[in-house]
Amino acid sequence: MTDFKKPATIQTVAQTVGIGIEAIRYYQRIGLIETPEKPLSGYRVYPEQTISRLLFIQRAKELGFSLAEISKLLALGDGSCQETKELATHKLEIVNSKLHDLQAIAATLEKLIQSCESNSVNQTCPIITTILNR
Amino acid sequence: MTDFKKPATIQTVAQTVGIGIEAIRYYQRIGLIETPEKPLSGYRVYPEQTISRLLFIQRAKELGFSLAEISKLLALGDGSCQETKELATHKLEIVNSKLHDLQAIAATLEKLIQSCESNSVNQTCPIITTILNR
DNA sequence: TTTGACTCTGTACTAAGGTACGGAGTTTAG
DNA sequence: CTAAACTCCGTACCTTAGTACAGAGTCAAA
Repeated sequence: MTDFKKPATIQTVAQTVGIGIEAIRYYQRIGLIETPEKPLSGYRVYPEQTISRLLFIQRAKELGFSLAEISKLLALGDGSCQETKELATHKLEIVNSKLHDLQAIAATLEKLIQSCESNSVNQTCPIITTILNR
Repeated sequence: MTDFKKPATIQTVAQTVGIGIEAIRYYQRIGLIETPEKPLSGYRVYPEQTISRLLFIQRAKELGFSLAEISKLLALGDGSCQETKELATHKLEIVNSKLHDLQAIAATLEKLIQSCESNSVNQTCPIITTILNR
């Protein structure tokens, strides 16, 4: 059976994946995805593979991986489970560390806001003075 | 009593505060701190005030405020406790939201890593396939 | 056939928070 | 006095993840 699906041009791909055209071109520029051959005359046609790869990129981005890290993940591909696990573990450590920092920040902010609420009629804001004298 | 402390040049200030010289110049460029008058001949001398201000900036940065926000905080200075509190409250909301996201990411990463550990001898890494099929 | 929509290519620009550098002047220690 | 160290000033560059745009080519529908 011949395949009559209309060829996937860059905009089709962008819409399918839910990403901007310029983002796709950007990924091509940095070598994160391949650029399909351009026919002698006409537009480039993108294979299914590109769509899967872009979806993978989207999901990994949601997990907080940078494009550089995603590039490594994709290079590892299948096979090197150990290395992939190490990458994920390393990322988890970073995420946990950030979590820790943010919790401390949130606690401090809460205290500052409370100190501000407990004295409604004063001249100098306790938030400012607290930051100054910490 | 005459003050015989050696004049605070930019490097002294940088070292006292624990910041780079170029960072100080950058803050001057963006108007976050003032640039002291340059004597007809010689180097600029920085007043104590600049050091306190830079320390304030450092601390506020640790709390996750951007330089633009710190600029606002400093402009509010004392007096407008209400506005300062609003700024801090807004920041707390953002921090809490980030906390939430990071917690979700950490949980997912933990699951991925566990799935990898529970099958030690397999060809395709479950982390990759899981991200692919999510 | 012509118009409008789409694509391609290269380059420049964005935000934030700096860092780096070149050349000239200044200050200080030996 | 001289050499090293420091300062000043302007400008350019860096990172990340794209976005914007101009100009030229191409495709599809009316």
